[in-house]
Amino acid sequence: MKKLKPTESELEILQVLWQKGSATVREVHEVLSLHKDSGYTTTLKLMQIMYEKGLVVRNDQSKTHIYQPNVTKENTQQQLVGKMIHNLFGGSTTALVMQALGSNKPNLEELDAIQNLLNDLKKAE
Amino acid sequence: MKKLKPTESELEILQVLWQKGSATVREVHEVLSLHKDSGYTTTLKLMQIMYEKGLVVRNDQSKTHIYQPNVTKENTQQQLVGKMIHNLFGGSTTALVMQALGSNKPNLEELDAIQNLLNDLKKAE
DNA sequence: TGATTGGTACGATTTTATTCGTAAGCAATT
DNA sequence: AATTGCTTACGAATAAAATCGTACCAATCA
Repeated sequence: MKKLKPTESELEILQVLWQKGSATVREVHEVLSLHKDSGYTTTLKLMQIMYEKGLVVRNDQSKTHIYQPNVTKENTQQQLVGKMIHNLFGGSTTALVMQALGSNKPNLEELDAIQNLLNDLKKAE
Repeated sequence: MKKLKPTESELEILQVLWQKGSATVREVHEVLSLHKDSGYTTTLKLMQIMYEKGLVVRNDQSKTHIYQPNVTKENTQQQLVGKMIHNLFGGSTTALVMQALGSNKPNLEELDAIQNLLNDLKKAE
């Protein structure tokens, strides 16, 4: 039941589950279909593998199983972002942040939200 | 000669090349050996593949070829950060930035640097 | 009842990435 | 000249991820 690092496809599925809270294979597949064109059984198989890995749990009382994430979005994000900072940005969070902001500018509202966070961090210094 | 997305191993090699500017297979391999234990020919093969993909260029005038990166660190970072934003943050740059700042707090100086960038972005709005 | 529908299971295949073994060339050393 | 050492080239094995075909079961429908 050890939780391994999710692959790229598994992340796509987790995102749907995080957003919906819980979902059937069909529901997940519907969402993925919007921007991918693999078949239903592919999604099914992936979710079965994720179940074996412990990335999701499922309720199989009824014929149609209902899946839920078994890792939190926050933990997963933290884990992968941390790795990227270390691997690609020489350990500098700032470098990553500036890269992200520089190449994909958020709107005013979001900029404000980030500034507020920065101010809080400064106060806590 | 189209440049495909670097794989994880290729990224490790690119990092060495970015840092050194140019290097032989042996030099790259020495660095990788510090935290990996695959053989020399593995590194060689990877670099040959990277050459075919156009990720690196090489000078083969002398028997020992000299490799250089053919993609910039900045572009690559941008590409991979973008992918992460898509895969893990539902497309929100802000979400990534706040995650990064929240779980790995930069020092005062860096906070200032980020704030300056934010101010610039706001002005450009 | 028999056909259709919608679901799971799962082996097999395909694709992609990684690893290595081995051959062959060249140059320096013995 | 033979041996050693370092190099590239490259086919092939292995591993990991993604995809699909098909079997099979339940429930519903005509």
